[in-house]
Amino acid sequence: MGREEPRTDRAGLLRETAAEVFGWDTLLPEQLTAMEWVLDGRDTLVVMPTGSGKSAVYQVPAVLLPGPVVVVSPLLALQRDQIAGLPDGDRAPGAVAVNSDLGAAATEEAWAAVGRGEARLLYLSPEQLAKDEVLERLAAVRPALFVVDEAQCVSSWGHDFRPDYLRLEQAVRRVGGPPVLALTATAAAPVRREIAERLGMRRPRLLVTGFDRPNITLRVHRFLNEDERRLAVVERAATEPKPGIVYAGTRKDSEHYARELAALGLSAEAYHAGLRASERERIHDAFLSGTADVVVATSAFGMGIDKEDVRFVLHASLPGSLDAYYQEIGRCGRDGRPALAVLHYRSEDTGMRAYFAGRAPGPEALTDVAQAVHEHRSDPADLDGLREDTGLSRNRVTAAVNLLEEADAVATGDDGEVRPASGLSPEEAAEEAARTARAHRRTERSRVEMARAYAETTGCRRRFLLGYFGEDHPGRCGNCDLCDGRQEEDGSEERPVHPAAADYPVGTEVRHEQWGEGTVLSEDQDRITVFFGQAGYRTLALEAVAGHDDLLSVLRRPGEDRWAG
DNA sequence: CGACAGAAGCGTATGCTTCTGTCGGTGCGATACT
Repeated sequence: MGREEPRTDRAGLLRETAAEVFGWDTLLPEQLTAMEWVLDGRDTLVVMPTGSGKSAVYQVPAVLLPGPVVVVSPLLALQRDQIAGLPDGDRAPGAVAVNSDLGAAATEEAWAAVGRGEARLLYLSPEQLAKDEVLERLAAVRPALFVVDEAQCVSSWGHDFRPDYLRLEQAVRRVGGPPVLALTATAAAPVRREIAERLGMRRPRLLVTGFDRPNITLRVHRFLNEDERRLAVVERAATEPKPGIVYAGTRKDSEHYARELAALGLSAEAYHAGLRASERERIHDAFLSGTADVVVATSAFGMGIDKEDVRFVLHASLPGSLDAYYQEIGRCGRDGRPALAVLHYRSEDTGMRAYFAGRAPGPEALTDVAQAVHEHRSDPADLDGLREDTGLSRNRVTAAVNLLEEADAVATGDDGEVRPASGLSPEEAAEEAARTARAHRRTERSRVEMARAYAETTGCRRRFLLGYFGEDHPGRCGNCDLCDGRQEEDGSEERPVHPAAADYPVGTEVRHEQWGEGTVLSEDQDRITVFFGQAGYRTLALEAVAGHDDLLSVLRRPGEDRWAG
């Protein structure tokens, strides 16, 4: 460690910065590796559980990088929490969030702080990055890193709910193309791939830590009758150790269950997006402080809940995907002590989920937007212009343009203006985009089917769930309802393992006669689940495909491509 | 797709069935009001 030696020991520098600026005496090897990639300017996707220090992966480099760090975060409350959690001190990276809460003067001051280098972290929603003014200001300060936190939102919200998530690639390009760092706690292989593609990541490096949470007991109860399900959920929530979370499928149900539990003398609260902001904040705080025993919530509750001692997460209906399910049950047992995740399920639940999965812009909206783009071909309009022309909402226009772009029918320039990109007529362009939308809908619905398949598996639940996330779990876990009482391999009621199972290990790339290329995601006794880019998740019986190369052929064994596994 | 509410039909008072329509989850930002 001679004084004249150039500073090449980046690990040492990162450790020292983490300790001196943030007070973190140790960095996990994964954190360090990801930070080094970031300093090298490599696009990086990090999949690490909540509470394992994902934010550190950009916060520490923010002190060392030559320009400001943009952090895209989905909730303003999360942005506030992040900023409040940063250290003080001379070398600490200042941080600001620019959003609709700020007045004009405060906005100017925030940008000035970024320009002066005082604020090295700039938190923005994806909607902010859809504004020309914001992109121009950002380009001028030359960001050194573009971070997308909670990156699963790209895949789960970008297609309909918050379509600006699918326009981040353009934002990256328009602010000078800095390296991209995407962070998420939960993403199966197809979701990882979609995140990387949609963000335009260039030869990204991938860092995935283990998914298994062995202290969480997994159970599923199937009901034929709605009343019996309600009784079971209430009884379970009432008797299990607290605190806990119950996820309901609708706002109305969340209030129903909260009332029932309150009637039993529990401190239970309903939580959903229909409540006033102050009420939501009160319940959130009550849960974190331990005043509330049980929160009965819709999917609105959870992001940013960092509570160690949650003892159970119950689901009172089928979740929309296993990605969502794993994220939700991952909120219990973070202290490592025993915790419980029970899914209460009826086959009718898939109906509402399938309904939610099919809400992309329809053919009329696509035609209107394609028509408007066509009419403006000599004087192209931006998204606002198209909104005025079509009378559609901003989100609908954005979602329609996203689909038209994906179908290569239109393209957005660096000035934000949308132009025709092919010789297709507006009607043909709309038809192409509608085809793309149908493919998304198929994929979404197949994700619902995967949730149902989890509920109906006869093998080990954990093995199924981990397989979905690309992690092999040899043998039985001994901590799920299907392992109870048969840990000694008696295998009494499960389907027998098909001898060909070993020919299709998780991660195998295959081609199906009808559905095209796909990746084996999991193996469940006598069947395998494959994710097909065109057709979504499909479960295939080994009896039907094994040895039939014309139907299903193996393209590549796992191990060569970590994105697959 | 399915749950649920309310109306209609039945045929003369009440309550049952059938039909029809509506609703169902996630948040940002901008705007209109107190």
